[in-house]
Amino acid sequence: MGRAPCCEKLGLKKGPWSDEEDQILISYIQQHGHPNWRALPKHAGLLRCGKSCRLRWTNYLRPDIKRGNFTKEEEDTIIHLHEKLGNRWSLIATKLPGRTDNEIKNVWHTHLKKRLESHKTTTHDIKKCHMKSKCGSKVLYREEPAVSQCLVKSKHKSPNEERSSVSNHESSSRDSSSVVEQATTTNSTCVARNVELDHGTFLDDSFWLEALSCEGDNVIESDSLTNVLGIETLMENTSSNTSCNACDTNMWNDIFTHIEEELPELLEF
DNA sequence: AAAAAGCTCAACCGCTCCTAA
DNA sequence: CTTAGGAGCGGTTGAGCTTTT
Repeated sequence: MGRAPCCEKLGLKKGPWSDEEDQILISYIQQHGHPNWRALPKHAGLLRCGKSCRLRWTNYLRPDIKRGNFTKEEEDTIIHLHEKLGNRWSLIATKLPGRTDNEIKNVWHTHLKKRLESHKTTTHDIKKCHMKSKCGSKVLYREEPAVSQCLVKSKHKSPNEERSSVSNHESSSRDSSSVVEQATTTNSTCVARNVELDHGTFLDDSFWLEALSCEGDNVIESDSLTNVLGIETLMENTSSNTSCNACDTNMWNDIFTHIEEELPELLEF
């Protein structure tokens, strides 16, 4: 079904907004509100499309917008919510008064994502170090490219499938895709990190990802997912001021105890 | 001091959802 | 039920700014 373009391109201005345009938009909305964005620019005398006006207002001109750097608390909130909700920026924005989805998205891509990635590298190194030091010459750590079928399926869902699954069970599908995003590299391979537990259970990242991303009978509640992701946080807290030498057994006991307590169903897998 | 590289963020684009006719 | 159009969302872009070499 073909659609008319959202606005007539001809004669409409694009690019950065001038102060004058801002003032026109602000005063118009203060007087009339914005019942119809499409008609607004015409009524207000702006050579912009309605979409552009809406974006300018919601992302920049709204009086309740909080400007300036994000606080640590806000960043933590974003990270936490992103773990739970995935890239649903507008939903995340509702939990951060005064912040816009666009702003949050930018912060995520410019700061938080990189921070998490570097943190992940750090924890990865720590795990590696721990496995070697704890088990002596026995090599428990193995690194190889691996793509789980389940991940591929999740990643390559059609937009329709993804949308509908989001609306049907708010957090399962999109959550899993966010996990995939965090756990895979940019060329769609993922690094499998295998960990042998004291009682012989063998876990690796592809296991976690399969368990967490597959839909259907074994859908895991988002809270459980957060618990799993909380492991990373625990590791971050534990490792933040430490070097490899400090990878002590207690930390790992805490982590695996946490897993066993919170997610027994996974260990039975 | 100048050029190159990296970073930030406002804005655009294309898509889907929702709803009224 | 179908269609059209408005609203909103998330991904992406690129100009401008900052930092590094």
